[in-house]
Amino acid sequence: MRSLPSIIHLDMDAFFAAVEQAAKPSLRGKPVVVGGLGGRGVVSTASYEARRFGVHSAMPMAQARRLCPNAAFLAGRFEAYRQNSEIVMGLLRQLSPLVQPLSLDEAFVDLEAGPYGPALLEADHETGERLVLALAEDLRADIQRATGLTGSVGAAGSKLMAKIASEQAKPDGLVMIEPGQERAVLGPMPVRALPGIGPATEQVLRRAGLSTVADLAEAGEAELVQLVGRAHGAGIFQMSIGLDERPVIADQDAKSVSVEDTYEVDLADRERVLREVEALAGRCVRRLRAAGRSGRTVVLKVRRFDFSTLTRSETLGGPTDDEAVITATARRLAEQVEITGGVRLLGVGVAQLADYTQEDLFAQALREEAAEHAEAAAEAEEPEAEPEAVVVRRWVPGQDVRHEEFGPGWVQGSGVGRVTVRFETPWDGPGRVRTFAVDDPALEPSRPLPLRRDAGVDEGPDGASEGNGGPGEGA
DNA sequence: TCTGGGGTCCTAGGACCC
DNA sequence: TCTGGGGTCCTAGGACCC
Repeated sequence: MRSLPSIIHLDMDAFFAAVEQAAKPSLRGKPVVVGGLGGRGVVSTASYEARRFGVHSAMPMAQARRLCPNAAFLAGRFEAYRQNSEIVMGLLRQLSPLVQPLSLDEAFVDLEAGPYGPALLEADHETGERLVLALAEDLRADIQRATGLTGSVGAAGSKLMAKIASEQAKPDGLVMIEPGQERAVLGPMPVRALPGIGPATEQVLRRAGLSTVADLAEAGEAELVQLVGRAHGAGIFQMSIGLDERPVIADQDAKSVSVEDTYEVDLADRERVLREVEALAGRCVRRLRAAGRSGRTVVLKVRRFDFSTLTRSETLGGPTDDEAVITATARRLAEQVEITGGVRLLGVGVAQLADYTQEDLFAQALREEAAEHAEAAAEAEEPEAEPEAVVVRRWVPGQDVRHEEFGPGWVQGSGVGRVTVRFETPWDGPGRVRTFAVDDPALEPSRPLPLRRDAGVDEGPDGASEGNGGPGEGA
């Protein structure tokens, strides 16, 4: 524990929905819901306007539509979220090299390890705390300037308390919890306020008569271990008395990579299941290789019609990133699972990751063989498309598009052969709506625009860099 | 129109080894 | 020989987080 509140936790406010509102001026001040738009989708993030109607994360989309029918329902645009996340994380790294991202929109920073560390360590109590508050406010202002988005910051002497503080600061605020005040702040809170206590643990604790954090502290470690197990019980007890010595850790390598899909309609047929598993394995391998990693354990995940979920795994002799090996393993696992009644979700993952190392000759040979197989399989699976076959493009609400004549815009909706587009950019006022045929050749998918006109997002060749404030670009 | 997708960590039993 | 004990790996499942 530190006597100085030099650990900060940043949590962006309703991040995905806020990016959408920043990118789409017509949605500012309105309820926006981002998530899966299919029949089995759930809410990823709801804007504060939508939350007033009771919409929240993880809620089935169908329920959100009933609660707030007038909201804008948008599919996620992860490229845009990633771009803005990188801008924010970059600002955090100016404060310290010790930045621990927890997700695209959340991170811990250890200020003592950064350029202000020496000043903080030398300062007296009050000066130190004033410096932390000033740094945090500057950070929030910098984030606003760079992205137009707001974030909330908690500052405290530990990760636990910094996270509790940022929660209290939401939205668009800053809260510092002074070292020494931990137990006073935590005591009256419901046990659910502690990270790591979810619905199941809450129930167990409630049945034992423990509902506040102070109750946990009073119960003592032995009773908590009895109730919820060794590691969890010990951890919960430490937190309940405000103790948390976990360091901020930067640059953690991923420990697994996985890909999964929930199907609109349950899969009933084995051959179809096997084909989907192979496709998922292919996507998983692509991600694995893009990350420059290889793995030893292949995991298959199956969620059945009744939501019961099972995993089957196989550990190989050594790490691999070979598509044929991973696909064959996933397939073998899938052949052994009972699918009677139907399957709603399939997933393929790779764990026990290692950094990619030089292949040995055996793997090399296998890979060459695999390449042949993959080629053959591709030919067998996808017979020549009909020469005149029309590829019907799918337009998804929220999607970035560009029209030859009207410029950049986004898909508001589509149906019965039409697609409705609103033409606006992050830098102007609300734009106009126009409707096109879904196969209008003048309309094409495009990439996210930066939220700030002058903030160049140095991405690929097209789309994103349009209007990036080159010389001579007027207001 | 009930329940996403990508992760992390922990537990528990059996195999296997010393 | 009616039965050890600890460590590690593998597998499966579950809780939790964003």
